[in-house]
Amino acid sequence: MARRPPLSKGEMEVARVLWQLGQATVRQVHEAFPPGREIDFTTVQTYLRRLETKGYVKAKLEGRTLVYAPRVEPRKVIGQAVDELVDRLFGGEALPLMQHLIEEGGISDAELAKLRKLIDRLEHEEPRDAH
Amino acid sequence: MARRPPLSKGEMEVARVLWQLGQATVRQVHEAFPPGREIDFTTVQTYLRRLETKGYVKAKLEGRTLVYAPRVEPRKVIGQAVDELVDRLFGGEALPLMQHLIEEGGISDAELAKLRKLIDRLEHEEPRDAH
DNA sequence: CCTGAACAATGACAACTGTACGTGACGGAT
DNA sequence: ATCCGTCACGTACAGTTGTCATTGTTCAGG
Repeated sequence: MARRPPLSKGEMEVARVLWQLGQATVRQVHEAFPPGREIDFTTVQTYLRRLETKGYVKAKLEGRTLVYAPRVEPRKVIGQAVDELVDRLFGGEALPLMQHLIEEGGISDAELAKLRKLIDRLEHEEPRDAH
Repeated sequence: MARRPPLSKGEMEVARVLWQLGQATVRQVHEAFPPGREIDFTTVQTYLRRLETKGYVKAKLEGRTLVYAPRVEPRKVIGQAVDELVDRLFGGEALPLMQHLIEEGGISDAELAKLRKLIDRLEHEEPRDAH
């Protein structure tokens, strides 16, 4: 895979919206932004353009409008970002981050239950370190 | 508390080392960097200076050397960074991040067990949303 | 006392990031 | 056919970040 420059915060934000939409024009991405988050139309435009030059999305001219579509799996990018955060803030250990999330972050009881299920499932599915 | 400008990646890296050391000179911080991570002495110096002007650390002149010490709780800063990541990558939901960590990140069986204990403990201690 | 090695502090700078302005093209109303 | 509003595009720009070169200062040996 081509070595892509990392995403900045703003770029990540826009990429996330595009992932949700699957494919969209600048306007659609702009409108799909969460209500609280005010951002200029042209700013979104710039981010999308940069995402394209960085190779994260592809743009197709449809009529007279560019339609953007993702080009990389969200999992990949997100995973990368998470890994980096884990490295920088927790010395590469995932568990402390978990602990932080559980203890400090607002995790509801329902979510805790889900979490427990996740763990159960994983323990059954993958008893050994595959890969 | 004073509103502090956010920490950049590099600043965070240096801050982490300083937290571990508790208190240190530039040289000590520089030497305490993980082996793989090559970084210039003066770069560390610059980061520490910026951390000071940003209010995250305090510097005390000891002899003719500045000794830096943390000024804010790691938990605070880390929490902030984590929150931001959760916002930007997971729409503010902590659970998906957990899921990602469990499924993709390298979590060992032992860690899974610890995690389960954490959950148990939390469920018992705090049956209701006590904020 | 003079000199230079060792080390600290500051200044500088290119690249990147976040944000927006000005310019031009299209389509409907006159 | 012309004018006007809407929309998209490229360009621009100031602030931040990552990195280092240069300058200043102290101490040991001659």
